[in-house]
Amino acid sequence: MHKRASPGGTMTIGELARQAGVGVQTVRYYERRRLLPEAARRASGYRAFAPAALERLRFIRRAQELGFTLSEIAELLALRLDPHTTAADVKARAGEKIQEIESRIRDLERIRHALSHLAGSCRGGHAPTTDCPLLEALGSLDGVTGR
Amino acid sequence: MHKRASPGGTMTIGELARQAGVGVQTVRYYERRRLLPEAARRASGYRAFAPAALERLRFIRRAQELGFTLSEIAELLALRLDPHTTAADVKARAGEKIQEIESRIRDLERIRHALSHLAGSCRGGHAPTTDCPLLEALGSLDGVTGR
DNA sequence: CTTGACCCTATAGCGTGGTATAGGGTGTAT
DNA sequence: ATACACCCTATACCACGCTATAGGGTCAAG
Repeated sequence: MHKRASPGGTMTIGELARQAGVGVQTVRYYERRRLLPEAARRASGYRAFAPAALERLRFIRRAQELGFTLSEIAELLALRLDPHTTAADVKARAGEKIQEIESRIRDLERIRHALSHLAGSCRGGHAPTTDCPLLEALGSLDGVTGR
Repeated sequence: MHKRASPGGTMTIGELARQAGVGVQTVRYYERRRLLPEAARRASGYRAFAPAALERLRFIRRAQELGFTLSEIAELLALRLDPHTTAADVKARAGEKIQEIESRIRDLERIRHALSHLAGSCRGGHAPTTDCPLLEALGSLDGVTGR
């Protein structure tokens, strides 16, 4: 069974999804979320995607890996569409996101320290749990403030 | 308007929630999730919480701050209830969670490096975005592999 | 005895990023 | 001509940890 090649350099949703490594439902979802422009249609109603859609999809996935939410990605895309957007604008967005990521890292490190301290207090033996401060400490521990 | 004091050292759900710093809905939610035992009831149907419930609630919140999900907290509580549980069991759980947290930290650091590299490439001037590699790079960047 | 704060259950909704299902049409190889 | 992969829409559902709403009952003070 041959794979159908769509005409005019366009792709079906399935071809696009496969090349981008996402599901077809996901592509339709992104279209609904306005992360992808509304695709042109063939006579049958099938979507016909231009190669630009694949680039757009890869942009989206890459940005997700960089820690942006879909809403933030929509903003980035809007930024790019606006001819008044400057490199400084984009840099500022990235800077905000970096701050956010660093804050999350600090939270996690605080948690890790607290946990390893508690785990370190456990002898790790076969004594009943009352000999392990971890569980008991959870109820009264201070010095670990929530975010 | 005086605050009603519940008899017998018990608390209403509102008193409990206030002391634990959570909402009353949250307390009922935890009860449904079996993180709290089913509370005793007064003749009126009101829940009557023993002081132990407050300790339990604080345990839950502390464990959440330590990065445990509610399901994991339920497991921790079950561990504690089981008389066969040893300090080693608890320590092992904490160790797994530490691994998980360290992996999340590494992910975030990878993302941060990629982002600051891209942001650093932006001159930050008022040139159009085509002069900033960040947006364009997102579409084709290699070397940042997803988790 | 009324007011108002509090309690009850049951159910629905939020935000995030999708995935699944139902019910139907299209495209093409054999 | 029939099978089968693929496409369409619309809607519902998943995990997570709550939060809100509707519609009602309770309790204590003034």
